[in-house]
Formats: sequence, structure tokens, C-alpha cells
Amino acid sequence: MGHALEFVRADAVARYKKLIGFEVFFNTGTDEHGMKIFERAEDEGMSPQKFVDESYAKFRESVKIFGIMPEAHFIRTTEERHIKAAREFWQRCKDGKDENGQSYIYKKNYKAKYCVGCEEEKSDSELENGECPLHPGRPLEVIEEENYFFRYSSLQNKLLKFYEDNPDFVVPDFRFNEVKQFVSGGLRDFSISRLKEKMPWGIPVPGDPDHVMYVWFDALTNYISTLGWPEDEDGLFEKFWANGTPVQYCGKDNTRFQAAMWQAMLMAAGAPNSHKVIVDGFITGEGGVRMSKTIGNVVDPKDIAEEYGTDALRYFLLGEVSSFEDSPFTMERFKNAYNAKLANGLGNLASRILTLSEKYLEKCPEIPEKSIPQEFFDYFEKFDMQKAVEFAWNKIQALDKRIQEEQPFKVVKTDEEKGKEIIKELVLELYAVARMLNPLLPETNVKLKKLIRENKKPETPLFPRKD
RNA sequence: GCCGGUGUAGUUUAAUGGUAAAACAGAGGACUCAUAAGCCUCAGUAAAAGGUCCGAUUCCUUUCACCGGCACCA
Repeated sequence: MGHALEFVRADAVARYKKLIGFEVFFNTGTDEHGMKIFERAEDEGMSPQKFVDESYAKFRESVKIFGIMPEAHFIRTTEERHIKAAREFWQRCKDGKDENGQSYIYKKNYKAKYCVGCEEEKSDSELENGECPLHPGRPLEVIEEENYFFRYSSLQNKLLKFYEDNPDFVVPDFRFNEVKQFVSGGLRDFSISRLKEKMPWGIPVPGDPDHVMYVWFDALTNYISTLGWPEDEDGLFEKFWANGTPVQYCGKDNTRFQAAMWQAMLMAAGAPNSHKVIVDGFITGEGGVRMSKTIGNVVDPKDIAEEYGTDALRYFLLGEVSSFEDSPFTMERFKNAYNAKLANGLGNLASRILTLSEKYLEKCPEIPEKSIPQEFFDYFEKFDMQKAVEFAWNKIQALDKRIQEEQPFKVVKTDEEKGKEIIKELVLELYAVARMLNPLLPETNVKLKKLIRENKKPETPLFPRKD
């Protein structure tokens, strides 16, 4: 469900940008390297390549239900063009020099703590009082190996300056504060390679076949490898990254990687920084508890989309889920929102207006060029989908109220001209609502606009009530 | 442990140093164009204790509860 949230949110923003006339390059992808994938492939008894091929196929299939714009791009980190880009990126970081003339990538001895009991390396945060919590009393072995390191430390000031110059770089601001605090606290160089003999499933480090890249270093370059960097034969990188406003969407657990590490990497490689990073909260179960199979509070977005439709899923993720904080998703909440806002709200309003117009108007009235209020767009500029949805639904409510107060269904029987005039206005207002659905509920947007233009009431309800 | 944040109707959230708002859920009513939908009315709220102030939900302190960050797990 978390993935669904990010896809739908990012897609809504992309569609919004398109709607107001921007050219949009919408990218998403799959990170296909790393230890986890290697191990899971092994468990399932297949090659890593076959495993990721199958995962990718499943991923592409699952994405369909989110209503992502058809021209969206998908990059896989196992694609040749990505591997090439990641290696070139590495090379440029290595060639790049900080103010002391030191390369951003260097090799040094790396000491890892190894717990014989667990048979794995332990990070400091996993230890308690310097011991493995699972095997207290057993001393940790220190193993040394040579690794490549990224000179994160020398980019601290540059990053802070960048944040200062771009005060809205991370949305929402409290996430930005976390990042700033983290960077201000000092940056430590970190290892960006793994010994190939230990972790064979990764992109080889340029000029050193014994090492593969740390997955994050590889994965983050997808933002520009998808655009054809570095050759940039089609000029996409130039257009959408260098001269565009690249916006990245991520969950809150990804904040630091997108907003600090990736930005530092771009600086090291001498490439322009991202424009913005938008951080979503998590979707939780009832009461804010994490969704988990053991608790049994997991909801599969696929099931929702199959039963209620893609747009119903999108409605909930955009309108009922907090724009930046954690939010619960339960079937009960979903059904309530569906019936109240989609069936009784939007669907019913469309029915009542279109029934009137089909009956009393000869044809659809002339539709003006533009009819979406600026305020609606403003919410998108702030990436506040929830407010945008609320704005559209306030309009729906106002229209319901207006029908109740002006009673065109009665007026048209006593004063036909006047009644028709009201109905005409209602149809145009409904069209404005339909337009606002463009980035939010794309299927309904198309369906509703078509019905209005054809001056036809829906044959079946747009959103049938579900009890 | 350190740093930051949050605690408002049944639920999700809003505004505000001067009689607390919306949506959904609940109760009642009049209507009928509509998906027994919609509209109107009603009821209901500031974690706890102190302090500053003529006056605090809003500012400060403490307590309690919850959340986030504190890097090589991606």
C-alpha cells in the first residue's frame, strides 16, 4: 500500500504538471541489485537475473491498477544503459576533487564486526553495549577488508549551503529539518562497494573487478540514467534534469538517501542537483500500527482496485490519506469514504445533473476554455493533494446545495427558460469538477467529460453504492 | 540516552491570546431531479497540573502518552 501511495501521488503531480502545460518525464523503476535479491533468488533456486526478470514482470503488472499515466518510464537497474551510467557516475565521482584536491572516492581498510553466532556482519546500531544482543558474552570478530569509500564528509558544507539556498528543497519542512540536522551533525565517509566474493550481484566497480557497487550508489543514479545520461543523445537529461525541475517522491524512510546522499553524489560528479524531494508518510493499520501479516491488518491495493476501481483507490490515497503524516488504511475507512464521497457525492451529483440535462437540454452547452480555479492548482504547487481533493469536493457539495435551493427540476416545469438556464450552469459547473479530476481520478475524468459532452446520463452509476 | 515534533468532537483533521471549525459517523425534519442519494436542524471536542496575562486551546514550565531523527539494514 505504501508503494501505491507514492505511485498515485507522484502520478497526480505529473498529471497536474501536464495539465498546466509542462512537458513531463515521469520515471519510476526497480532496484534490482543487492544482497537481499541475491539471497531471495538463491532461496527460490533461480539465477538472480531470472529472479529480477520475474519480479519486474510482476511489478509492471501490479502498477497497472494505480492508473499511472501511460507514457510513464520504467528503468531497471540491471539494464545495460543504467549499468553504463552508474559506472560512469562512479568514475566522475572518482575523478572529481574536493577543495583539498582529494578524490571523492578512495579506497581504505574497512573494519567490520562479525558475530560468529549469527554468521553475519553487525552494524553499530545493531549492537548493545558492544555485543550482539542475540549472542551476549560472545566476542565479536573484527574482520578487515578493503573497500571504496565516498568522501561524504567533505561535502557537508556544500550540502548545507545548498539547503540554505533552496529553502523548500524537502517537503514537508519537518522532514527537511531532520535532513539538515543530520547533515549539520557531521558526515562520515561511508563504504560504497562490497567485495564481489561476498556479494556477487551488483554493478562492477570501474577498474576493479573484485568489487561491486553498494546498491544505493547504483540505484540512485536511476534518476539520470533513465534520461540517457551521460551521452544524452536525445537531450532528455539536458531538458528535464539540467534545465527542468526534477522532483523526487519517496517514503519517509528514504528521506536521507534522496535528500542528502544523492545530492552529495551529484555534487561529487559535477551534476546539477534535484529540484525537490517530496516525502510521504506511511500507510499504517488502525491505530497507527504497522501493517503486518501477523496482525492481519494488511490491505492489498490490488483487491481494492479490483472491487472498487482504480479511481476509488486513488481517491482514498489522495484525499483521505494525510499529505505528509502517517495515515491508517482500513477497509472500514475506505468503504465509508467511498460511499460518502464517491457514491453519494460525485457519482450521485453527476447522475442528478446529467438526468436533468438529458431530459431538458437539446445538447451540451458550450464549454469554456478554462474553468478550474487557481486555488486548486495552488494546492498542487504545495504538493498538498489532500487539500486539492477537499477543494474539488467542496465544489461538489456546493452544487448539491445549489440544486436543493434553486430546484431547477421544479422551475423547469413552470418557467422552462429559467429552468434550462440553471441546468446549463449546473452542467458547466459539473464540467469544471470533471476537469479537476484530471490529475486525481483520470478514468472518471474522461468518462464524465464524455457524458457531459454527449449530454447523456450515466447508464450505470459512476460509483455504485456498496453496503 | 540525546535532539525535534505531536496530543482538539466517536474518527480524520482546521483555525485562533478574547464565547472552538469542517468532513465522515450519530439523532431528528421537510423535500424528490438523483445511486433510499442530496438538503436543513440538533447533539458532541482542547491529555494532566502549574505559571504569565484583564483573559490561554493558542505563550512558558513540569508530568504523562505517542511519533520521528540520531548513518554503512536496504
